[in-house]
Amino acid sequence: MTITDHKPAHNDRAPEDRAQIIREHFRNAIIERRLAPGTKLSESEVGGLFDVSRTVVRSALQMLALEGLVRSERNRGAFVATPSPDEARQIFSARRLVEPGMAAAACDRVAPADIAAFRTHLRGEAGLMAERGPSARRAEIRASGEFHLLLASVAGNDILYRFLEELTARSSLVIALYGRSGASSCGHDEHQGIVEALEAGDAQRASALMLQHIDHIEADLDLRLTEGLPLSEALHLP
Amino acid sequence: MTITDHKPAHNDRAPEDRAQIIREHFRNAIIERRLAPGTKLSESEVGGLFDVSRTVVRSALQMLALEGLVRSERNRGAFVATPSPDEARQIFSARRLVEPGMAAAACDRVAPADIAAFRTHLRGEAGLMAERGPSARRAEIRASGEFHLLLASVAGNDILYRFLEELTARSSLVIALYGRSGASSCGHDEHQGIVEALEAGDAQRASALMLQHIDHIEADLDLRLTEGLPLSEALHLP
DNA sequence: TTGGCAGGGATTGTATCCAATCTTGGGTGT
DNA sequence: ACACCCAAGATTGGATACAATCCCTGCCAA
Repeated sequence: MTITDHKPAHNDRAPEDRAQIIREHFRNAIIERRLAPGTKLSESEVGGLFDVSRTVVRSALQMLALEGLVRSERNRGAFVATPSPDEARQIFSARRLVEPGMAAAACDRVAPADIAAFRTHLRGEAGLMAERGPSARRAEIRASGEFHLLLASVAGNDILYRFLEELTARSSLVIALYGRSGASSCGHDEHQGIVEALEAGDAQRASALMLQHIDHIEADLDLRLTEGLPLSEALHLP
Repeated sequence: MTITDHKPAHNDRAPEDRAQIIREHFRNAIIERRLAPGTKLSESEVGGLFDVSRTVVRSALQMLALEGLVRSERNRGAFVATPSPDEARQIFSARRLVEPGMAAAACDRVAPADIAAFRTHLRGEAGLMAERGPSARRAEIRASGEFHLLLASVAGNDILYRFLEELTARSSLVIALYGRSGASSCGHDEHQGIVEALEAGDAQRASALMLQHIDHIEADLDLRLTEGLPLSEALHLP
C-alpha cells in the first residue's frame, strides 16, 4: 500500500484506459503465479471476463507480449510466456548488469523518507514470511519483487524503473518454471543488508551485496532440465 | 538495412505482421530525423499512407508508444515524442549504466568474425563522414547508432539488445531536440578506440572508453533551456 | 475588447462483422 | 490397421460502423 504509492510519475491512475487495467491484472496474476506459464489466453474468454470487446483485449495482450510476459503466435493465440533456460540466463545477466549500479545510484540519492519506506517494506516482508498459507506466500513473492522496484524508484530513473519492472516480472516466470526450492523468496536477510548499506551511504557495499543477492536467486534455479522441449509447457497445464 | 525500403502501397506477399513493418518505418524515420519531434501521427493519415486500416496503425502506434518513441494522448492522438530535458538525462544515465558493462561483456565473447564486422562498420562510418549531402548525414547518424547495437549483439544478450535499441532511438530524438552542434555524430574516433580495446581483449579499457564516449555525446547537448516548459514543444511544431 | 458558451467538424475509442487460418474429427482408400 | 484427406468448428486478423470526446469557430454578452 505505502509501497505502490511511491511509484514514479508515469503511473497515473487511468481514468478510462481499460486495456491498461487488464494489463495490470495479468501482470499481477503472473507475478503472484496465479497464472502458470503456458496458459492460453483466449481473446474471447478474457473479453467476457472483463466485459470488454476483443479489441481492447488484443491491445492489452500486445502490451504484455512486448514486455515479454506473453508469447503471441500468429493465428494461434496468446499464451503466458515460458522463458527458455537461455532466456532465463539473459534475464539474470541483465539484472546483474543493471541492479548493482542502480543500488549505488540509490545510495547517492536516498533520503530519510526512503529509508523509512524501506524499513516499512522490510517489516511487511518479515510479517509475510511468518504467516502461513498460499495467500501469504503469494504476497511474499510479490513483496520480494517490489523491494527491487522500490530501490529503482529511489534511484530516480523512470526508464530504468520500467526496465526493472519488466525484468522482475519475467524473473517471476523463470522462478515458477525453474525454481528449485519452493521457498524461492529471494532472501529477506539480504534485502535487509542492502538497506543497511544504503543507510550507511556505502555505495560500494550496497552494489556488492546486490550482485551477490542476484547470484543467490539465480543459484536457486535449475536451468539444465527441459532443455529444448517445447512440449514441456504442456506438463504445466491443468 | 539500407535506407530506402519497401513501398507501402501494395499488399503483395505480406505474410508477416504489417503493424511491425509500419513500426519499423517509423523507427527508421525517427532515428534518421526525417520525422521531427512533436509531429502529429494521425491514424487515418498513416493508414492511408500504408494502405491499411486504422486497426493495424493503432497497433503500430501502441508499440512505438511503449518504446517511448511516440507519446499517445487519450482522445487526442499520437505524436512523435519530445523528450524533456529530464527524460534526456535519464536516457543517458541509463546508457551510462548499461553500455560500459556491455562493452566489457562483449570483450569476453568477441570472436574474430565480430572484429571483422566492426572493421567493416567503421569503414562505412568513415566513408559516410567524407560524403556530403543530407542523405549521407542521415546514414551517418544511423550508422553511428548502429555501432552501439553491433556491440550489444556481440555481448549476446537479446534483452539488453532490445533495451539498447530503445535507448539509442530515443537518444536520436534527444539529439534532434537538444543537440548543440549540427555535426552531432557521436565521434567516429571514439568508436575506433573502443574496437581496438575490444580486439586487445582489454575489458577495463573498453568499458572506460565507452563511458567516456557516452559522456561526450551528452556533453554536446544543451539541456538548460526550455526547462519545465510544456509549451516548448509547440515551438517545434510547424 | 474579453470572456464564455454552444454547435459543427474532425479524430479517437470501442464494438461488431467478415475473411483467413488453424485444429479437430471422421471418413476413405490402400 | 494405418495413413491420408477433407470438411466443420473455433479462433484469430483485419476492416468497417458507430459512439464518445475534443478542438475550433462563431456568436453573444458584459
